[in-house]
Amino acid sequence: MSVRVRFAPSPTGKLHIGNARTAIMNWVFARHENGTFILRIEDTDVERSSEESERGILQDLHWLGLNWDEGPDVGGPHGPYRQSERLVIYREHAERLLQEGKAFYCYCTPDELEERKQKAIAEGRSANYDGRCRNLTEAERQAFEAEGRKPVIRFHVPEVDLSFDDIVRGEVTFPAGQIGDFIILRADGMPTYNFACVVDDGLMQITHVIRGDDHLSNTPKQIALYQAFGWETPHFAHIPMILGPDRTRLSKRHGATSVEEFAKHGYLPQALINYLSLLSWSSESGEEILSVQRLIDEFDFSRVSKSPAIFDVVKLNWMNGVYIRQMDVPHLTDLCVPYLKKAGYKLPDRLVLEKIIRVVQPSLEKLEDVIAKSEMFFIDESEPENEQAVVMLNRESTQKVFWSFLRQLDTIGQMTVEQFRKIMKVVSEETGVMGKDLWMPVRIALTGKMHGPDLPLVAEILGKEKCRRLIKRWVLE
RNA sequence: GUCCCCUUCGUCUAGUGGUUAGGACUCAGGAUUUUCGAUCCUGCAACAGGGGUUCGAAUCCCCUAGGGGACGCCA
Repeated sequence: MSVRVRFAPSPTGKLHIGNARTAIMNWVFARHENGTFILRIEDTDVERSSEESERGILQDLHWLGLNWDEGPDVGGPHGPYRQSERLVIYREHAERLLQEGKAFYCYCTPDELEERKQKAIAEGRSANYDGRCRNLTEAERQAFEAEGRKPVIRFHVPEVDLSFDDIVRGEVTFPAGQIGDFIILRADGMPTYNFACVVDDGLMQITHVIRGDDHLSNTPKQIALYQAFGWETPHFAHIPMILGPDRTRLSKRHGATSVEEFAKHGYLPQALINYLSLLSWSSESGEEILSVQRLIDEFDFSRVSKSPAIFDVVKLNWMNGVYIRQMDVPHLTDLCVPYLKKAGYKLPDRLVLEKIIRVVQPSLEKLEDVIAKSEMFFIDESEPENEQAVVMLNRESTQKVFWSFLRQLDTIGQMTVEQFRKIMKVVSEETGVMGKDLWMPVRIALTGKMHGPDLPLVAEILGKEKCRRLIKRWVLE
């Protein structure tokens, strides 16, 4: 049977890095197996779901380069792919369990439930649902209805051990009686996660459920449901979660956590996919820079680890830099333009622009870094970045160097890398100043910075007249 | 509290009874260079603890500790 997997986000916010990793694993596995990758929107939480979130998630998925074979926007033979459009299906399936005596109406209010739960915990008993409404008589039901109570439908969980063979965890067993009768249909008729998930996965003929291991303890509930329906259970693969540096679930307070934010800062989708893939998975080759195609070719569940991984933005930065350095200049230029425009820089013609990008390319970790790294080419004059730079400019030898430099400038035509080197050589001979004492003042005058790209390259881009102006500025009359 | 899961350098990981416990990021040092970066080289740094099993355990078993997750009319 051909592999069918799904990514089922709930549209209650941005696409989170952890969810993105789950999506990537599903997608990579599907492509590796020549299977089908399905996108399903789990919007049963009316309060928190929004169309805007759904659009954002689809956009982020596209940005990552993931494509799906079936989904809300592309359709497919098992639709609809939005849970809010499948309510009759859930209703029908809940009715069926009701008729077969595998589910029951429960009239307990949230307050009553909470109170009994607290009491149970205080007395050292299980915090699970206590089965209060499991065997209501018709009269009792009528009484509750008369009170105006709206019932939920609960699934009667059989008292048996539930175990399954998780692809990454191995055999996992939950002892009988550990799972309370859980709600499958809320009072407002909306299905709950565990129910909708099973109905959909069953009907959509999902063969492998690949998801974060925070769902591990949901799995026995879902298996009980599969068994109640008489459906074959899919294979489960619970992948470890991604944690923040403090070893807790990655959240906003750990900094950027949404794909959108990473995109905004100028991370490359290939780099993000590559990095995320390496969290809890490794290539047999031991290599770390892996193209999407290699990820697909080499993916194997046996190489997925069981322990959670901490998200390390420093390593992501390094990897993103590797991808930036590998990129050809025209392409990188295209990607940098929006950032430069946003910074308000007046862009020169394409040829010069590509020269600038080529020069700063090795120093970029993220695309947004281009703003700071290329500033010197876009502003009229850069102020010395610190006191030490000012001191350098005011040295006695510096004046000699600058005078000599300006004289030599008149002897050349256009400023080029070669001409600049030649000038510096002559200046050195003329003044006797060399090394750092020679180069640093010139660098500071031209760029304001004590560090930066190879100076001849900078000078060529700046051009003869701008070099003259910038040097002249520091010459004492 | 109950149940489930996890535990190798600071971080990501390799490792499936016999290895000087390997690699990557970070960091430090060196080479190169006018500087930073990039690049190359070198180095620092780990089997959570305790019991077993075994000639031999990072690898198998048990216990403890720590961490995570579930116990929602969230997903």
